[in-house]
Amino acid sequence: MYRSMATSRELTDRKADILRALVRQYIRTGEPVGSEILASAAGLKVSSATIRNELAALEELGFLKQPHTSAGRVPTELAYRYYVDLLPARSKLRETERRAIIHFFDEALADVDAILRGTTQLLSRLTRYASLALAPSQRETAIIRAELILLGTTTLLLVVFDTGHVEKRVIDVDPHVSERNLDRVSRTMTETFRGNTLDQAQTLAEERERSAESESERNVFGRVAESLRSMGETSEAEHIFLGGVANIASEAGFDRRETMSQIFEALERESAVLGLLREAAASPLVSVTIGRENPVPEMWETSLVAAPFAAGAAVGTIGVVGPMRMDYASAIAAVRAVAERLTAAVEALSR
Amino acid sequence: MYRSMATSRELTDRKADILRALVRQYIRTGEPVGSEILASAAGLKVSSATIRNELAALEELGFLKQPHTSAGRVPTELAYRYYVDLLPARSKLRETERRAIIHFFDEALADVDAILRGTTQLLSRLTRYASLALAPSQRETAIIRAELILLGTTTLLLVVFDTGHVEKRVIDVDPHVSERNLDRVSRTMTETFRGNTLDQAQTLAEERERSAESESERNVFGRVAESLRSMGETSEAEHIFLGGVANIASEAGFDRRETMSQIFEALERESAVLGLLREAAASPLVSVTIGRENPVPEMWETSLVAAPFAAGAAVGTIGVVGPMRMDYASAIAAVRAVAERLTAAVEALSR
DNA sequence: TCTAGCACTCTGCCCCGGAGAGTGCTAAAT
DNA sequence: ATTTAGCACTCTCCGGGGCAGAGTGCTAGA
Repeated sequence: MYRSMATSRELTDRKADILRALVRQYIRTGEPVGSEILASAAGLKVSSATIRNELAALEELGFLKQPHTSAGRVPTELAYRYYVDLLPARSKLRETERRAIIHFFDEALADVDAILRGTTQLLSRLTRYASLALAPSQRETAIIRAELILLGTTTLLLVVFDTGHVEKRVIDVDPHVSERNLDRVSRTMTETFRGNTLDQAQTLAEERERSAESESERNVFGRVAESLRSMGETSEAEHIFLGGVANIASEAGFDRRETMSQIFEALERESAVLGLLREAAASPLVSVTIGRENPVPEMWETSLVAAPFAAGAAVGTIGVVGPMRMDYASAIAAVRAVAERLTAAVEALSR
Repeated sequence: MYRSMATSRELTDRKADILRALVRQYIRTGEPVGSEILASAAGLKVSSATIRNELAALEELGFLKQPHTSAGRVPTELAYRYYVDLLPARSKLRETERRAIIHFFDEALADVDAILRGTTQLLSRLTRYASLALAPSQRETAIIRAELILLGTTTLLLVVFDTGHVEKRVIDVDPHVSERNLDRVSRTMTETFRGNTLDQAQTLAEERERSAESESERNVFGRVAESLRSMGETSEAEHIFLGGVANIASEAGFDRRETMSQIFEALERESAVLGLLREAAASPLVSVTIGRENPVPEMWETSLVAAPFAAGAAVGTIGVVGPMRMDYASAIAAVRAVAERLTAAVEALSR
C-alpha cells in the first residue's frame, strides 16, 4: 500500500493486536508501554502475564525494544513499518480539519508559488509537524510565452509556463539592440517555444542561433539558450517550500539539541530534500518513510509522510516531517486530503 | 551611531574598560565572568579586589547581574547596548569572509529573489546565525510592463518592475475574450502603467474601468485594478527570506526548548518579521536591536543586526538573528559588507 | 495454554556532604 | 583616599547512598 514492506514474517492475530495497541499507545504518550497498560486496553482480553510473554516474543522478532530491563517496551522502526502498512487505507479526517482545508483552497489564489507557500503553512497547522512542498518541475511543463524585457542596461528573459509559473533570468545581450528589436525577438521566441518544454526550447534556441541571419540575432539566441539551460538546472532547487519548522523545536521526541540542529540543516539543504520529495512523487499514493528508510542520515530520527500532486503533466510533492512516533493516521489523512485539493486547485489555475 | 542610546549615565574610564572586557569575555565564553579572570586580562592593571568593587558598582548601575551569589557577573541588556554603542565604527572583516562575499556576488545572478535567497545562506554561513532578508518593496518601484496571458480558461496578470521583479496573479476575465484581444489590452496596459508605481497603476486602471468603451474592457480593467491592489497588499509579505535556522537550534544560548520554538515561530511569522525589517530599513546604517528592544516578545532573548540595501528608489533589508551574546563586531561587519555588495549587485541588475 | 504471584532489576529522585568558585568585607599598605 | 591582601561566607555542582516504583521474567498452579 504505502511502500513495499519488508515484514513478511507472519504474526499471530494476538501478537498483531498487541503490537498495534502498543504502537498506538506509544504514539499517544511517548512513554515506554508496559504489559499492565496493554492488558487494561480495550479489546485485549488476556492477562498482563500473557501479554508479557507475547511482548518478549515480539522483542525477539525485532518489533520491540526496552530502554532498560525494568521499563516498558518501545516500538522499533520495524514496528512502525508494520503499523503503517496495516493502517486502514482511508482514515477519515476530522471535520474541523476538513473545513480548514476547504476554506484554504476557497480563498483567492494568486499563483502556484503562493499556493504552495500557503500549503506548507496549512499542513503545519493541521498536523503540528514541519512541512515541505516541492513545486512541479518546470522540466515537463509547456512554455506558453517567452519575452525579453529591457531593464536599464541589462535584459530580463521571462519564461511563462502553462502552470502559471514564471522563470526569469537577467542576461547580457548586445546593449545596442533596440527595444523594438527586443519585442520582435520576443514575439519570435514565443511563437517558436510555445508548447515546448525547457529542454526542447533550449534546442530550438540553439538551432536558431546557428541559422541566425545577423550577428546580433546569433548573440541573443545564444544567450537565451544558455539561460534556458540554467533554468532547467536550478529552477527546481529554488522551489522547495518549508513551513512550520517551529514544530520540530517543540517536538518532545527530539531531545538532543544536536539532533534538532541536524534536522534543520537537512531540511534547509535543497539537495537533501529534493531527492526525498522526487522519490515520493514517483508513487501515486501517500508514501511513508520511517527512520532509517530515509536516505538522508540526518533524518534517521524522523518520519516523512508525502504525497504527490499533479499540475498538468508535471508532478509536485507535499509532505510533513515529524518524529518517528508521529500520528501516522492523521498525518496521512491530512497529507492525502491536502494533496487532492491542491491538485484540483492547481488544475483550476490552468484549465 | 547604531541607535540612539539610553545610557547617558557616565562611567569612569576604568569602569568602562572593565565593562567592555567583561562583555567581550562573556561573548567569547558564555560563562559568568569573575574578578580574577578580568584581573588577568591584558590592559587592566589592577587587582581582582579592586575589580570586585567596580563590578559591584556596575551592578548597582544596572549593567551587570549575577546568576547567584557565588557566580561571576553576566552582562545585562544595558551592558550590551553600551558595548555596541562604543564599538569601533568600522571593524574590519576577516580576509576569508571578504573573499566569500566577493565570490558570492561574482557568480551569475538570476534575479533579485534568487540573489536574496542566496544572500541569506551567505550571511548564515558567515556569521553562524540565522538570517533574514526583506525584498525591496514593490510599492515604490516603477512598473515596466504589464501583460495578460491566457492560461486555459483563466488568465494570468503579469507585472514586471524595473528591479526585475515579477508579480503575478490569476484573474478571471470574461472567458470570451480572444487572445488577440488580450494582447491588445496588454499593450495598452504596458503603455499606460509604465513608469508608475503599483498604487498609481491601480488608480489608472480604475479610471480606465470607468471610461471603458465596451463591457468587456470595463470587466478587464476592473479585475486588473483589483489584482494590483492585492499585489500592493501581499507582495511584501511573500518576499521575506529566511536562512540558516539550524544555527538557532545549535546555539547554546537558547537552552529551553520552548524559547527556541517561540523564536522559530516568530521568524516564520511574516507579520512579526516584516515590522522589524522595515524599521531597520529606515536608518541608513547598520542597526542593532538587543533583547527587549525588539517589539516582538518572542525575540526578547535574541539580538538582531540589520542593514538596508538599496534597489533603485526602493529599500530592502538584510539581517542576522542570534543570541544576545552574539559576536556583534563580526556580525555588524558581515552584515554591512554584504549589504554594500548587495546594493551594488541589485543596482547592476537594472542600471 | 493461560494466569497469579513473587523475586528481581533497574531507573528516578531525594538527600547529603564536600569541593570549588567567587563574592563582600575588613584591615593593612601605598 | 585608594588599592590590595586575606579571609569568612555563600551558593552551585557533583557523586554516592538509599528508597520507592515500575515492570519484567519465571515458576507453579488452574
